Amino acid sequence: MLSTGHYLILSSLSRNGPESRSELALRLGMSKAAVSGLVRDLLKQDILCEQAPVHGSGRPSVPLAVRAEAAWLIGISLQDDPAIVVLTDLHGTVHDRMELPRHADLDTCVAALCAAIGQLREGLGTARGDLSGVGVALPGFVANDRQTCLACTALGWRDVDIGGLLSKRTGLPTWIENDANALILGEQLFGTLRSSPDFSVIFISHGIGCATIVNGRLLRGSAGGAGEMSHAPIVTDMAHALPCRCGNRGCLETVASLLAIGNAARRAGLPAGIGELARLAAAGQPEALSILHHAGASMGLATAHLIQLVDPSHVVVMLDPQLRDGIYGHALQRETESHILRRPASRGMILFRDFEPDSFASGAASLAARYFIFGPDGV
Amino acid sequence: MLSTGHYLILSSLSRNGPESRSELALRLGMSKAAVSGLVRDLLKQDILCEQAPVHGSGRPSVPLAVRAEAAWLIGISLQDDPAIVVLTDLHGTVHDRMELPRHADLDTCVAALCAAIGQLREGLGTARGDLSGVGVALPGFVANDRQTCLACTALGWRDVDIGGLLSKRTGLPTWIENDANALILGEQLFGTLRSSPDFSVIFISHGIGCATIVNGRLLRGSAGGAGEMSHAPIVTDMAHALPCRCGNRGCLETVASLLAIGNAARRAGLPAGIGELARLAAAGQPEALSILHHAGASMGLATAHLIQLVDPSHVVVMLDPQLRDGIYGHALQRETESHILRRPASRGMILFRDFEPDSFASGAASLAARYFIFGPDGV
DNA sequence: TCAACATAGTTCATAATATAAACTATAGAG
DNA sequence: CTCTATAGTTTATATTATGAACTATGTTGA
Repeated sequence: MLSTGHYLILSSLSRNGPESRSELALRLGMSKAAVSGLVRDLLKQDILCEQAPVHGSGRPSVPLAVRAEAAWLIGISLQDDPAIVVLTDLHGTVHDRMELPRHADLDTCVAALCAAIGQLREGLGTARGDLSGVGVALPGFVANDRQTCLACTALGWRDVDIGGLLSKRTGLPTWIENDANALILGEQLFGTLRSSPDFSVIFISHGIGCATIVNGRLLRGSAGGAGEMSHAPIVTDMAHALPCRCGNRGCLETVASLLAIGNAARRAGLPAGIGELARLAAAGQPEALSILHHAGASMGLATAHLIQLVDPSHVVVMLDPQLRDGIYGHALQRETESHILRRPASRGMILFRDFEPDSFASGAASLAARYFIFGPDGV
Repeated sequence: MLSTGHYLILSSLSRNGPESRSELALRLGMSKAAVSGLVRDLLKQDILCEQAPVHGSGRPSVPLAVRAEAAWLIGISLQDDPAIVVLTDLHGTVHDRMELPRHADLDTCVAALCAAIGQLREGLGTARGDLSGVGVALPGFVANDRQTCLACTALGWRDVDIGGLLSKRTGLPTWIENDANALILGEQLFGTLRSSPDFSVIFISHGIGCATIVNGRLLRGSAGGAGEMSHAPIVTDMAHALPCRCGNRGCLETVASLLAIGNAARRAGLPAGIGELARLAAAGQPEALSILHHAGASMGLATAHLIQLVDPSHVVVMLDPQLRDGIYGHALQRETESHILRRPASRGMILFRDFEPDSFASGAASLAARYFIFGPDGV
């Protein structure tokens, strides 16, 4: 059984990378004796490993690292169809994966997922130990217990206890999370921004998702509704504001999402495919340029609001490369930068990143990894 | 000397109001024995007091409360001229106050403040104990150490170590904070929203200030720039966007601040005073109505962005009653509610509150009170 | 080559802090 | 007036961190 002290060591090594016992003691404000004892336990349990000594003056220090193979996690993304199930290690590396149809019927869905988990579990074999937990990312609202999906329009779910069902059938602890939240929590645990306590992630696909880490913790809001950028009021000129499925008009997602861009293209008599539209814009087609510019600039305006209110160190924007490299990405960046207070580090604040196909699934796996690294009371 | 356990008790009682030892043990997840011992220490040191027993079935429980007179704090507001210095107790009640001219010259300013503190200290007498600390609220950026003012345009300060100067001359621990931050931290410690972990405060005077509590902690952002709502890009129609002192155009404060309203009135040939303008609007004067409606609606739009991104449980809006009760307040509320996703609790989410003259000063005093209640490692 | 030095990490006696379980205190209910 | 329910205390004990002395293992420079 691990204590709070053990989890402190694991958290620090995960966040700040390999460090020696002495460095850990300094960073955590603990005595060398305490760190030494805790590390001994973790080494004995094969959770940590020692790396090659670092030579300086005096006795060389031995960096300690969390062993990637100390735990195996399942991550499930229901963000899109097909659903994706991945097997990752504690560093977030995907070792195996499966795709399966995303069933809206709950029982069918759970059965299919459990079958996939069973298959990945067999592939893992017994020599490397058993699975430690399951995480699920889905596009919708999740209750505070991280077990129940309160609402998911894409799947037609309301108050669905998918966490309870999965954990009962697999015997594994299971966590459910909103897709954008899973994405940023994965980024925080596995990604390059993991030492930053304040950053945001935005993804632009059919819809728009956004999540933010503040003071090192996920910003959920009082009712779990934080980060609802896609319904930010961007088009204020009511003559041009389109109605949104939320009931309001002029929401960001009515102009900047892929769905909205496709709709605008169709209205203009252009092909609705993003690829073709991007090519037309690159070739100078005025209508295509106008649609994509308006979409990107709107996205940039919303991003500027985010930056002004929350002041993240970075905003990771996940976006189709065709849009990123064209006028959409250009307008997004330009509009953002022209509407925020000049800060020393404002250049390079926006980090474009490709849509890796397993981003959501490995983010979901990170939910289970967190439990292993931060402990039951952990973040 | 108080330990972490003692501060846990104090924090809980401060946040959740008086509770018995048993209730504390339950809430904090500690044993009754531990709470009993910690409470004994705090009673012996006259930091806590026992209230009248509450009878149920079984032995009556004895609610414990933080003694207001356990510490005396100084709060200084440099938010406006004149500067305000208050003497408060641990509950935030103002027991004495002074006003003095706000000197821009640092040495003069520090000397005047120290003289005022000395006078309030004498008035306190020796029987009630000495002062515990000083807090300062000012309109500007403050370094992370809460000692140095990095920039304050109103006073013309840059990299001014006012915290160090004050603490050296008074011998008291001193904390500096941005005015909006001091306001919300005071609200969190002393106010009615103190049990809410997610809320925002906006104040509208010459400028516009905004601060947010998230996960129970102040949202500072990566560079201390969080809550800069006043430079949110609200007027996107560049034909009508006014230039802002920040260098951009169309910032919120170019339309919604009292200064901006006065300017707009002057351009329209109307009196620039808020009171007269509000009266004209109430009487139906079209230009006055238009100016105030536009200002309030812009404020509401920015508030909607805040709510969509951060999802606070409440937004406290501090505003001149003349504006609050007129079309400005109406437009603000209407525009906010029409641009946020319908949430069960969205009605009553905006709480208007009067501009108490000592709000900023007692918020500043709360900075020092926090140290007493949360301890050196506290929030 | 070897003593001097510097830093990393361990050992062990001790201090601080929490816990569990039994105990006392103080009421209302029947 | 006893029974019962709940609040709070006592005490022996377990857990966890600490400080200081100690060992380990290298570099440095004469």
